Amino acid sequence: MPDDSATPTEDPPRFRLIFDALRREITSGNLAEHAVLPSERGVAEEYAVSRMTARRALEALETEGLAYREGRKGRFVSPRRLTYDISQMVSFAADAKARGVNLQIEMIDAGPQTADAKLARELSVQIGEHLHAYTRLFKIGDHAIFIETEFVIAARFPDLLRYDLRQSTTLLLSQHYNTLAHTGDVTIRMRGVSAVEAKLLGLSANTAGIELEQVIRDTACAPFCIGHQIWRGELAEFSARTMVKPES
Amino acid sequence: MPDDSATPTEDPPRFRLIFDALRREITSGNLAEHAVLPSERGVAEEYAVSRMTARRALEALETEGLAYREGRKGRFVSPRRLTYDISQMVSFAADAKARGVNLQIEMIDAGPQTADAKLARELSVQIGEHLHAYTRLFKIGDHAIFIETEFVIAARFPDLLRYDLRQSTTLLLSQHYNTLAHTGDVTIRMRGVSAVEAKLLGLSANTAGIELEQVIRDTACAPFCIGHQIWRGELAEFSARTMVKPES
DNA sequence: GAAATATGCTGGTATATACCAGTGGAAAAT
DNA sequence: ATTTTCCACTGGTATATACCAGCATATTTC
Repeated sequence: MPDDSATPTEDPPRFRLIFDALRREITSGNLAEHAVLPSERGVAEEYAVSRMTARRALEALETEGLAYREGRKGRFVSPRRLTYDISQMVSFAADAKARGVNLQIEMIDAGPQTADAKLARELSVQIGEHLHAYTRLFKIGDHAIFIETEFVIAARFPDLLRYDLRQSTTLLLSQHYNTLAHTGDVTIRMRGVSAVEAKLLGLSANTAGIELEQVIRDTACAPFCIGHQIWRGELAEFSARTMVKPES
Repeated sequence: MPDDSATPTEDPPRFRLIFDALRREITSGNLAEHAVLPSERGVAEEYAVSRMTARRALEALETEGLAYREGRKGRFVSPRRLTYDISQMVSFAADAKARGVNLQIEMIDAGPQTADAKLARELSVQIGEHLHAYTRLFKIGDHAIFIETEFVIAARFPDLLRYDLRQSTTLLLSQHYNTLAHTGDVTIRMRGVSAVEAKLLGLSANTAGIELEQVIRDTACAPFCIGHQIWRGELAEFSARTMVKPES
């Protein structure tokens, strides 16, 4: 059988071709931020493929960070990334305000809590110590960015929960309790979002996001606040300026 | 129709139940690191679902970081995360060695390159300046962790490529060229891996990973090296110790 | 014993179909 | 004019099927 020129195997899979076409639409600017993308059925018909193949192409756009999906409303073009400078130790809220971004903070939950083993260790307090805990959702123009949960030592910040927490808490703690953030330990990792988080962020379950955990210390290097944020993966970008220890 | 108690809608989807079961197997320790997970067809048969549903459950494990997939060999239990302390400014290679980890570095590519607009800006050199570029794959016991590509100014480090680069370059530059890393700018974000990267990391295309970009400066704050790493998302964890600027 | 071959596993791509469940707007009833 | 109802649309879940391509291991052939 000397015939081996036939069926050139058309290497790139179909969903890949569709993905490329849609990506061009987005990166070229034909489709603006938050613009509606064609639906699964729409793509399937347009490119004459099955719905599953169309979905694969659209899902590829999501893992690429180019598109996001909102429940059963449809898919949309992702806005550009936000950068959070973690070495500045300025709260995201204060930074966003300074840059003129239309940041909204939504209270999800707030109340007393007692320290479990992990919290006690990180805050250098006894297990059972009273804490204030609050969860907030950060949005830019109705588009969810990340969820933040913070734990602060209650004894140090009496009546903290009486304040309106829809603002920079770094500022709040410095203005009303004379506590300044001085050093912090930050940890960043990628993980899947939980069902609750997905709901708040407007994501489907089993989506990957970026988690940022931080311990904030005062000028005496005593930890007074620990927090963790879970970001929509396609929006997160963290920058830091590091330096070798001067004493070494 | 007063009957609304029937068909309790069995809320959790089937793939979710299978996912939970498999997750328990992993987190309980029944399945060790790098242990083989049941195949798509195996799961489908065991739980009496279609192969697509079985796959959804297995894919959920992947986005959760609990499993990884290696080409057409099968799926395996992910090893535990590695933590890279970006504020230490110590190379990953040196850190791994200090911790007794069996790190292997594989040369992928090395050669001369000229600075394009972006590289020139970041390295504070003219466009067209000669650079050394090299790409290396970092593994732990045959398991790929991340790919790193670095660009250094050729004039400052003559004959750098003659050395064996399968070691800490931070060390190499300090020992042979008297150049010490002093400060650095780091940026971290999540993004989809390219086809080439996926191949090197042993991942499927359209997987999300974590990218780390850094500019390294010497004691005179002059940049001499820029690099970017792309990590397998489920393995990456970055920690940093930050501090408010002492002068403010 | 070494090299070539065959077989059976794995995931990868793709189609076709079905029904469910939120969402939002248009049409109908008030 | 307002409310309600309905329907068309979205993605979400699920099944069944088919063939392809890489991989490992037996089995055969040399």
